[in-house]
Amino acid sequence: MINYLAEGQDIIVSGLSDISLQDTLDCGQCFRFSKIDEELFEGVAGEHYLKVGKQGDIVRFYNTTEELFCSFWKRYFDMDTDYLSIRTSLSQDEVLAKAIKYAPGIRVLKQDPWETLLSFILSQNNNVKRIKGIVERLAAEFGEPIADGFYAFPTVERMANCTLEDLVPLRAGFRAKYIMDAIQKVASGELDLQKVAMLPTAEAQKSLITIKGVGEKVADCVLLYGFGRMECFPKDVWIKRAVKHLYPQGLPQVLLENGGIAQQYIFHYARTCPEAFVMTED
DNA sequence: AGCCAGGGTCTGC
DNA sequence: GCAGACCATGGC
Repeated sequence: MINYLAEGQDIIVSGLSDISLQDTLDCGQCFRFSKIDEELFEGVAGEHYLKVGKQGDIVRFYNTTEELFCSFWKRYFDMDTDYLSIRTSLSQDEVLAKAIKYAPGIRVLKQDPWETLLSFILSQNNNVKRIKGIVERLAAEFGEPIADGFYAFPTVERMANCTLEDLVPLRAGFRAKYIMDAIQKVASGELDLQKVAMLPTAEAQKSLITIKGVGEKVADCVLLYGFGRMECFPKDVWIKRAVKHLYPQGLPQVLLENGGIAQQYIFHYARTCPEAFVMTED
């Protein structure tokens, strides 16, 4: 259970000692936070700017009201989920036990569906650094300024009448036309994200895939990070490599129960600790 | 310089 | 169902 209290302009939270801001905010699930210092980050989620730091056992949300903390950041950082019990369960699997030991402090953020949709459309055949650049230009171009040099993620309404030409400055490449299709489908109501949120996961995935440039992997990322569907297990190149070598027989059942979190541990482990995987063959 | 990046689509079998 | 070409761009 977490506890929080106001201290000056800040909200400080205890009971989150197992979170790592580094491993959570810089692991490719969100693209708008940047590191200021060790366990000190700033960035934007949705329409809110945040500076956040971990100091010993407490996490400090700088210049944040209790109201905003409770209504937004608490959920964003998934503070009501018991990660200890999830880690305990996943650690039954030997490989996961190692991945968890390597980076126990990862959390799966609960982000905005629209922001997640556009962000992961931009992620295809792309790298994290460049995705960040494109998303940042998207926000600066179309989003409302919310702090010095920071912009809210643009709403659907704000982007509804933008053209392919307007997207050129983003330098998104061939993905720009996919962004356009997402805008068109969501703005017109052809795809209603509110309704997607209420669909069973398989049907929600099907409806997301109707957008051009959205395949199974991007849809799973949107479902996991944007719709909180913890059973989704996005399979990108890193995961495919890792799974092939670590689980040649297929993924064990104990992983699939918390597939999204398991996937995040494996992804981070494979990407930042490649020597952890002895990839001897092919 | 050339390879790769949190892929998807289209074509051809 | 699966393999391969292709898609734009920039970081390394």
